[in-house]
Amino acid sequence: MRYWLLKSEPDVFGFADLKKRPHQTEPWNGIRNYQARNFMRDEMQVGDLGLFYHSNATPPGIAGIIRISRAAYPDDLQFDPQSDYYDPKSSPENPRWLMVDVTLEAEFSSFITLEQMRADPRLADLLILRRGNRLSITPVAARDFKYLCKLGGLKNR
DNA sequence: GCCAACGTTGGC
DNA sequence: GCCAACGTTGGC
Repeated sequence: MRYWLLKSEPDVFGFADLKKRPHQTEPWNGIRNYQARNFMRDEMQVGDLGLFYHSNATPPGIAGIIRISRAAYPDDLQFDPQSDYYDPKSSPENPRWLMVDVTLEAEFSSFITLEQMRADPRLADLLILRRGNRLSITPVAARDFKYLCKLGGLKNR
């Protein structure tokens, strides 16, 4: 079992939107970066847990945790010419982009801000805090995940 | 809106 | 396969 951090812009799709979805489940689509795609394809498994990070937000930070509920499969937006995520070089026979399904696992009672994380020396290894990191899906060490859950107000994670 | 830091593209 | 130009990300 692995742990991840997944970024989303709450103006587009935030934790509050996930709460309202049927079965609190949603395809994590629109990933158009090879490294992030490869994480989904090669390393993500059903049951893995992820931190739901709000980027381009006020404030940016982590709202809660999600569970990977379906393994990687083709992102349908890549075939839709009307979509911002359309990729004319991809085809259903040979899809280039993948998505996973995520399901709400728990909401943090205390939102963890980016500022709070930057100020915490225990989180020095968190990839999201490294200079220039823009990857929308990053692996998280188990101890960091558990520590963040504690900061977020969840017990026994 | 700025801009640093990346990733991608495409000519050669 | 190099690398300049361009596009994107995302905090501030």
